[in-house]
Amino acid sequence: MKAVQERSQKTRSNIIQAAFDLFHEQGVNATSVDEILKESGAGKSQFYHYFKSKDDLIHEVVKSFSEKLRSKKLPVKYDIESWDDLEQWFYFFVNFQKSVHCERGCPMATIGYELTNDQELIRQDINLIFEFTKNSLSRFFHGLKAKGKLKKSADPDALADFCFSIMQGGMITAKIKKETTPFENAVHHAIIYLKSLTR
Amino acid sequence: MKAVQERSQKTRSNIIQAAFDLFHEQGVNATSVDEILKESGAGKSQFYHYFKSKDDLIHEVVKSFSEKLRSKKLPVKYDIESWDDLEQWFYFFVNFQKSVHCERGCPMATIGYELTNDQELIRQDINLIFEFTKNSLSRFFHGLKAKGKLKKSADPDALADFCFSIMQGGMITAKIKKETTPFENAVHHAIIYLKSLTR
Amino acid sequence: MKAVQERSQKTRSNIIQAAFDLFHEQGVNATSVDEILKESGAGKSQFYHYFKSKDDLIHEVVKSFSEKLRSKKLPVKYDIESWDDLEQWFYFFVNFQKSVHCERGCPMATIGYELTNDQELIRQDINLIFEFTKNSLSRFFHGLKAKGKLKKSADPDALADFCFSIMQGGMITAKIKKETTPFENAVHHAIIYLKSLTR
Amino acid sequence: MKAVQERSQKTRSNIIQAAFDLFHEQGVNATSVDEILKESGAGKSQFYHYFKSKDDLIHEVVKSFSEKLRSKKLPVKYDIESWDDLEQWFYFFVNFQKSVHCERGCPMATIGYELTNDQELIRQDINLIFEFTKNSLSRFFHGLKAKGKLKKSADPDALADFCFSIMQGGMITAKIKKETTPFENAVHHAIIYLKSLTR
DNA sequence: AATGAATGAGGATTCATTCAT
DNA sequence: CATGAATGAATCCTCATTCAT
Repeated sequence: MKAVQERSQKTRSNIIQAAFDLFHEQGVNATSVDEILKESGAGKSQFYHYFKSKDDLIHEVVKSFSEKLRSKKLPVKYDIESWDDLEQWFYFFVNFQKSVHCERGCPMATIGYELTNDQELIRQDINLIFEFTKNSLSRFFHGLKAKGKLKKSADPDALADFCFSIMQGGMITAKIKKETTPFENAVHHAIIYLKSLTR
Repeated sequence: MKAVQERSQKTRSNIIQAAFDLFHEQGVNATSVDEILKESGAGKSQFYHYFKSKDDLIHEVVKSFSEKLRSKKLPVKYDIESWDDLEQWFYFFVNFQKSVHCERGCPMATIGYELTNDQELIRQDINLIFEFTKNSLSRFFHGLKAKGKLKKSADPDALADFCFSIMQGGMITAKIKKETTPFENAVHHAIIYLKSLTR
Repeated sequence: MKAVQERSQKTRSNIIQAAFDLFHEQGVNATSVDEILKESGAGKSQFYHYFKSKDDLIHEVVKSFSEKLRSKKLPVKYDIESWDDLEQWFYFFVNFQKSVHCERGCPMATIGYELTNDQELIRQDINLIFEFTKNSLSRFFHGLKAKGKLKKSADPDALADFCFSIMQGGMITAKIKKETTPFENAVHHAIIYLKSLTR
Repeated sequence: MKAVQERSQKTRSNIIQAAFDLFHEQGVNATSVDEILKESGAGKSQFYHYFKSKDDLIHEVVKSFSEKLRSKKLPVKYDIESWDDLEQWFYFFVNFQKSVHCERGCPMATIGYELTNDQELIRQDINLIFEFTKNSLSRFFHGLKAKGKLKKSADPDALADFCFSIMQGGMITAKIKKETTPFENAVHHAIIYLKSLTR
């Protein structure tokens, strides 16, 4: 009983994992259900046993990513508590691009850029992930401000938006240019600026 | 004779225009050749008269966009000569998102995010456009530097990368969040920072 | 033990009931085993415990209908003993169509019209039901004749066939026309005729 | 040009013809698009070149049947002008059943019985055919009445409904019973009745 | 240059049925 | 007796592309 459930859950999560990777690699629409199934080793119709549709799978892929993020199972910095942590946060993305030879982008942006109007649910899923990520940045700036270490005029949330944009912009730029220098340049100046807001 | 050529060129450019719009709206893979043909009013095999393949069309779409950009037929700021121009450059993108209710992204990033490894040529096309855009920013900062209005430590090219990242990151963020506030926040701080580099 | 059997018999009859309703509503081929199972609340392989195949289920559905008919559990007139009873028999079908807004037909004809050559067994099941129904009509006319109330030339069985055809034809006509007037017209004249045969 | 059109029209009508036959034989849902294509000799995607969907094909099959009926290309009696004609009309259906060993039914009822609520268009198509058929009967009775050969109390339209029901009911009965006797019995009495209305 | 019919591989999805537990 | 995961063929449909005229 338990063994069955474990095995079956494995099939399901294998499909999600394979889908995530393929989506990240080549985009959602370029990835066929068959390809996902082949990659995950699952049989043809297992797919529709576990997922209502390909769109439902996308939804579950994003949800699973969200859960991993929230349960801190991803190698990103979540609890940004120092300037070093913030730099590490930025460089996690830079280094990711280096590690994949700039052949990918942000997995959520990859999915997000292919969204059409009838995929509102998935857009909201991704939105929550963006929000979660932004919040971990916000918290840092709010913390600084609470400690009086930030200029009064600086809005912590706006600074988080600023960081997030730099990161997202850096990711797509690296993917297109096949090099991380522009990304690093942007991050470099972002950090200089942010530090200039301290007092 | 000439009239025929003109008409045919019109067919060709109609296809390119329709393809550009549809790619921008719903992505490349979600757009079928048939859909483009229906939208452009062209007949089925007109397509393969003018284009070798769908990939060739994508290539031509990007090239045509590039040419429009270079011949200044797009409503973006090309010759950034003042801080006002730079702000206008940023706000062009913010306002674009507002005008489309945040339902799109950067057309080139939209295409770029769907690229697979066998579409190297198209990647380079987009790269050139990114480069061209970055250069119009670089020129401004180089100009400032030449006039001694920029801190010595500031690298004009890196500043251009910084601006470009903010823009690209803002575009995808707006698309996902369906609002431009985060984008505007990022731009706001970017400008504050850049101005702080003057002397 | 007994409770278990009762429960399981309930599962079985739930499946049959759900199948009957869905077949009646949307036809046999348009109804999937999964849909029946969902509707009846039974688990996936309960089905193959109780039925050899979908065809076997159809067979059992028809058999169960037959049993209900024979054990007089359906609201039709079985024992037609008077002209009033005969009219009631006809109007039962007219009123059924009214009650379902003419969205169905005779459940057996619905199944029967979808039969292919390899479903001979089911055809015979339905045949028996048609026969049974016809017989309850025949008996009435035979009775009349025995009592000398019917013209000598009138063949009771042929009159039953006549009634049955009117009913079946009225059912499909109502379903297609979404109104019962033609059915009622046919019934009206049928009754006039039949009564004209008395003496 | 013309040859192409002719060939292509042939492909299209081949598909419609094959579909009609298969639908008639085994029902709509039991007939796959692939089967139709195989039977008609058309290639896989020709189907979707000519028809929007399987439902669209059904629609066209019924429409084509309607056109054949209206242009009198079917061996049914259209212009019923005498009692002999009416008998011929009835016996056309009886004989059809004999010719196919009672293995089919009315092609339109076959399609009609499988209809679901989202196929309203097709239901209306069939309705028009039923109406057309009924009208050719109505005209006969109206004609009789005009000539004063029909009892005043007899409503020509209702008599047409009566005939139509007998025919439809006879068709399904023959299909289920695999013999035409009950159908013939019903027709026999119908004709006796109708003739009794003359004066 | 233009038309649109034809091709056939591949897309997502559903089906009846079986199997392991 | 019950559960639901697994199977794989088949379903409807779309795609990019080519061909005949």
